[in-house]
Amino acid sequence: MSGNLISMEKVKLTTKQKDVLKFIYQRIRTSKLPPTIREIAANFGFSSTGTVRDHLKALVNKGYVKITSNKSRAIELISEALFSFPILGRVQAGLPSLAVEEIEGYLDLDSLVFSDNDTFALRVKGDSMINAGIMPDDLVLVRRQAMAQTGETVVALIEDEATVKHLRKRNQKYFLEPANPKYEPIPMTDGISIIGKVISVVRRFQ
Amino acid sequence: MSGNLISMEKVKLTTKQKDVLKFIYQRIRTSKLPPTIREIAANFGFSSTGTVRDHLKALVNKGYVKITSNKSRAIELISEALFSFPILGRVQAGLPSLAVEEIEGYLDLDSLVFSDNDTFALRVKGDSMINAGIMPDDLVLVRRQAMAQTGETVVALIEDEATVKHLRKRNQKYFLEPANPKYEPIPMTDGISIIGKVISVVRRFQ
DNA sequence: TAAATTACCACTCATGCGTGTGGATGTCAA
DNA sequence: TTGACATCCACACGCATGAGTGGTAATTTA
Repeated sequence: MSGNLISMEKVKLTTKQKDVLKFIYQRIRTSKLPPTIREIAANFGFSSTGTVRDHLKALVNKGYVKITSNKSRAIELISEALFSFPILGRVQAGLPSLAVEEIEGYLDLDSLVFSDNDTFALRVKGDSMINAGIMPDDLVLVRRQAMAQTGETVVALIEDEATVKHLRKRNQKYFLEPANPKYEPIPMTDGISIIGKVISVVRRFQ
Repeated sequence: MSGNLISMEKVKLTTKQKDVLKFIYQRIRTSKLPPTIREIAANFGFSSTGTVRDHLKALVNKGYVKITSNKSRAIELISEALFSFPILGRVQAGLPSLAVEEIEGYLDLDSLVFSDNDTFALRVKGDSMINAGIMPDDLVLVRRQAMAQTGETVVALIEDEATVKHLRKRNQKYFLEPANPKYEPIPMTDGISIIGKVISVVRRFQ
């Protein structure tokens, strides 16, 4: 994206320009589709597309929107992404709105979705990984793969039962290590296979 | 939006259809503008717009996208279909593919994403909630609200610092209770305010 | 006061773009 | 083997749409 909103001096908008910007903003928020020039005209009762273009030109010049030539609906707002959550590093008292300086990044849930098409969720049973913050009934997102590296959290098949464990190596031997002193590490034998690697843990309340 | 974590079975997509859906998805994510039929054709090297229409028709029939007639770029993703993973209750040996019988439901991330626009993620600092499975550097999704119920996991502001704690009531008094014996419960005083409720914990690896 | 900006209008043009028709080939379940 | 899909093609129609030209009038700015 082009702009730091922070360093850019804010150019004042007229009331009418603000109205147009607000309309575009709302259209993107609600229908997720920017309006065409004629749709803007219809909304404000303009009988000429030229009128809209004048307003858009002003919004572009003042740095509020970006427009790609010869593409329909190609009005882009200069603002943060729609489908992600701002990650707040610090939260200040009062906290009226999400001040830009506080945002340290964005949580992208959707990059998980298409990471690849062999991903599934597994509901965790038992407390064997409790010290790794993986609680009973948590959902772990698992990328299906037969190999894993030591230190990674994996899903292994032990007697037709799927379990989440850490993969460790000790004295040239591989172990499935629980994160709970109550349980013992399980040596990797022929009957045990790794079916995937845990890429995310998701817990939801209610 | 749905709200159920557990939903009905989805209709399977072919590899090609998945590719097309993925492209549409990525275009919306990156350029914030759904592609036109011809843009899709160009991306896949199709020389006919009819080919794209066939794929889109399949995606519509299978409930993955919604299309508005006679409007440019009017391809809408049906989020429930997108942001979900099958939840496997049992994993069988051999595990060739995701057999339907094994799937106990779907993990629905969409209700998080589209829940409302007053939700943010907060990176957890410290180990005060470690026994609740909330580890340092985890991301908690927070719905901004000033009230909470006892027993809920909340984000509170203590001296301009955001902390995640359990809200408890003991002897008619409210406490912010850590999930770690190393730390003491903090009595709710005037200087402390609740800014939100934790609705989800997300941890990602690598 | 002159020049620029704002806020509209009418009209035209070329291309963007969704849609329709018709056809080809192959796969797979009934 | 018939029919439903899936996956491509060519070609054409017609409205959608962005952009251009050339105005008028009020307001603001230099």
